[in-house]
This record gives sequence, structure tokens and C-alpha cells, in this order.
Amino acid sequence: MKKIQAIRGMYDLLPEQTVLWQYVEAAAMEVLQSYGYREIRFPVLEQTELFKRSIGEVTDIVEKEMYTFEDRNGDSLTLRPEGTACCVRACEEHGLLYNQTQRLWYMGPMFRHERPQKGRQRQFHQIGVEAFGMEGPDIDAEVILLTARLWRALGLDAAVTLQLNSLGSNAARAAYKDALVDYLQSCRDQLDEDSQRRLESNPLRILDSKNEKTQALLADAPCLLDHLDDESKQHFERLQELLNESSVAFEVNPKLVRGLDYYNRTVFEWVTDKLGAQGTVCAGGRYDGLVEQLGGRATPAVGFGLGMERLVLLLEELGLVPDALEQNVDIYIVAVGDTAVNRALQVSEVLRDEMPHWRLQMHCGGGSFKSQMKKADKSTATLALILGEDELANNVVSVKFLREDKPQQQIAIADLVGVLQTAV
RNA sequence: GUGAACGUAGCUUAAUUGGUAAAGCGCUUGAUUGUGGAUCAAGCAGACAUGGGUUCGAAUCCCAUCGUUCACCCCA
Repeated sequence: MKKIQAIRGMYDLLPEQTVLWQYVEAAAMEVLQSYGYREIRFPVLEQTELFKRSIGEVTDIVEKEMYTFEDRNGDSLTLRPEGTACCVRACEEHGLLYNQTQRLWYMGPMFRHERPQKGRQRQFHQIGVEAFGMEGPDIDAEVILLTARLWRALGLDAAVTLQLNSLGSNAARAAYKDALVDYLQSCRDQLDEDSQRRLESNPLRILDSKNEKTQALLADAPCLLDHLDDESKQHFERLQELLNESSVAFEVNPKLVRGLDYYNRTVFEWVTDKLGAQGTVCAGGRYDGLVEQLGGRATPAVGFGLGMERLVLLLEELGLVPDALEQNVDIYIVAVGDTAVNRALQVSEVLRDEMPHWRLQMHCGGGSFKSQMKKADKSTATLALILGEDELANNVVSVKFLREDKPQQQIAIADLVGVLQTAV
């Protein structure tokens, strides 16, 4: 019979991997909590219309990457390709943005039908952060500082760099788009094929083309930063001042643009050169018009998405996985014979009552002393507690040190908790 | 969606001009009647990704499908 395998581009995370994920998630949660951000959860399925209206009808994501299907009612549903639109929808639906600010985060799978490669999968996981109701550059600085703190917590600060840009107001960006198209039309036949296509669909994306000839042409192209409206210019300058004051290094990249239509003003990306072609670990920016665009009251907002797979990959690539993650058991309990098993189960339950943070693994499935000891060694435990006939007869447990050169001890069951507390 | 490389045991890999599948790691057992790690011995383990074709004969050559990887594209 043909074996059923996972969907292309969607991967299982095995126990060896999940410990690293848990470590990253815990670090992120700690940082987010320290800034007073609260978690929000929303469904992975939404009405297709939500993404069409927010991401933009002519973006690649909406045109050819969404998992869209009809449900049994005939409604068009889509597996979320990103979280911001869902978050706005949920907040609006429950009045979270009415005359108040919100600092929120979420975590979970996103879906895009792309060709898989390193750092890119069809089901991938993001941590998303969104801050609503604050229009000043101080909140932009806060979310950037928050990410910088996470890199420090994970030891990644030397591996990632911050790129910063401002897209200006929608009007300013539209004016710039016209100027850029005018310029590029004049040398249209020198552009690469992809960029010629983008001239109609999404001209700003030509700015970050990887084609060298195209990049050479762009050297004389009009610059986005020269077309900023005054307010956006002030906002951007103030943000840079705040980051400088906080000693966050950044590089202004006037060619940094976003693939989703809803961004305006501040955009930023944390990038690395350690992950091949998919070097963006975290990216975001302002989207002051999105809430209104989705039918709510005009609400300024800023946020970012962080690619979990890329972050985990980066930690592995740099050898920053803590050794302690390999250990999943502290104490392994060896019991030979039915009576010993009875006693061992009771003893291990008492130990768990007394010391809930100890990780105890009871040997199950029988076997000789030798094979049980082998399992104890493999288990990563530092101690083995041994219960056999001799121990039962004397009401003791043998304690063997598996990772240090210390003599085995016999300890009365009644004294076990106290003795182990000092031994572990 | 485009291009290239690749798919052999749980994992990593070998197999000469096409001649009917090896090894290491891991796992099990034993050497040691109640004691792990090192060593030694034995054992378990494979429709050689799937389906077709060429051939007396295919892991090897050809085609298709599926999958993996990297890059383009896209983006977190």
C-alpha cells in the first residue's frame, strides 16, 4: 500500500526540534511580556475577502499563493497567509480598538503555496506583534527595541542587522511611484524580464531586484526618501533619533520596500547573510490605513512578523543551541520484578509530589538490570534510582550517579526526598 | 510558476563497463546469574521513491509521476 506522506512544503517537527522551538518561544514570550504585550489568538481560516482587501488584489500572495477553497456552504475561505489582517479583523470584531490602544502578539502557522526552499515552506510559523492606536515614532522605536532585545536574549545580535526605510504617506508614495515608472520607462528595454513585468504590477519592488544590471540602472533613479511628505520625514527623523539614543544600530536602505500593500511610513527588516536567499528573519512596519480600509475607524498601527523556521535555522547555523536542551530526564528509575515495580511507581509519584520540577522517567517494559541500566544511560538522566529484591528487603533505594564518578549509595525510602534535594 | 542537482536499511553513505545489494552509526542479544558508558561477537533491519520502457539481465540507461535540495521568483 502506498504510504501517505506529509503535504509538500509542510514539515513535521520531531522531539529533537521541538525543544529548540520551545526555547525560542519561551524567550520571545518573556521579552513580549516585559513590554506589556498580551497574546491574542484567532482562527487559521478566514474569509478570502479579508486578505484580498488588506494584502492587495495584485500582490503575488493573493494572486497565486493563497490556499483558497469553497467550504460546504459555498463560501470562499482562505488559510491565512499572514497574521496582521486577521488580527485587525479580530480586534475590530470585538471592539478592541475603540478609543484605546492595544499591544498584542500572536504565534502560529501561516500558509503560502510557494516552491519550498531553505527558509521557505508552505506551512510556516510566525510570531506576530501589532501595536494599535499610537501614531508617533516612539511606538515604532519600541517594537524595534523589543526585537533587538530578543536577539540579545538568543545571542543573535551579532548575526542580524537592521535595515530601515520610510515609504511616506500613501499620496507621497503614489507620487514617487509615478516618478519611478517615468524614469524606468525611459530605459525599459534594459530591464530584466521580471522587472519589466513589475513595471505594471508593482513598480516599487523593482527597487530590491537582485539583478545586477537592473540595480545599476537604479543608481540614477529618483529616490524614495526625496519624495517623502513633511510629516513622514519628521516621523522618520525622530525614529532614527530615538534608535540612536537607544544605541540600536541601523542602516537606512532607501530601496527597502514591502510586498504587502498596506504598509506606509516606517518599514524595517532584520536580515542575516547566514541563511542563503531567504535572509529576512523579521520584518514589519507601519500600516496606518489598514484598519479603516477594513471598515473600522481610522487607527494608526505598527507591527512585524518574525519567521520561526528562519530563526531556528539561524540558531542551528551559528551553533547557538544551548546544550541543556539535550537533556530531558533528570532521574531514571530502574525496577526489576513485579513487587519492585509496584514500589517504584509509588516512590516516583511521591517524588513528583515533593519536587515537581524534577523530570523523572520510570522504566517500563521490564527487562534485565543490564538492559534497564543501558536505558538509564541513554535517557540523559544524571541519576538512576534502583529498586530490586535487595532494596525491597531493606526498604532502601540505590542511588547511582550516571555522569560523575561517585560511589553508589543506598538510601532509606523515607529519607529519599531530603537526600536527593542535596544530591541533584 | 521557471531552472539545476538528487532520491539505496531508522540515520549517514558505498556498489567498477548494466550481472540481481554493502558498511558505519543506531537498535536487540551475549561475553559479565543485580548495574550503564569502552571493547569484542552475533542478530534484526531493504518491494534500491513510485509507475512504465529498453535489455537475456536494471539500484545503474530512457520516460513519467511524487518527493528532497539549492537558486530564480516571492517573502517571514
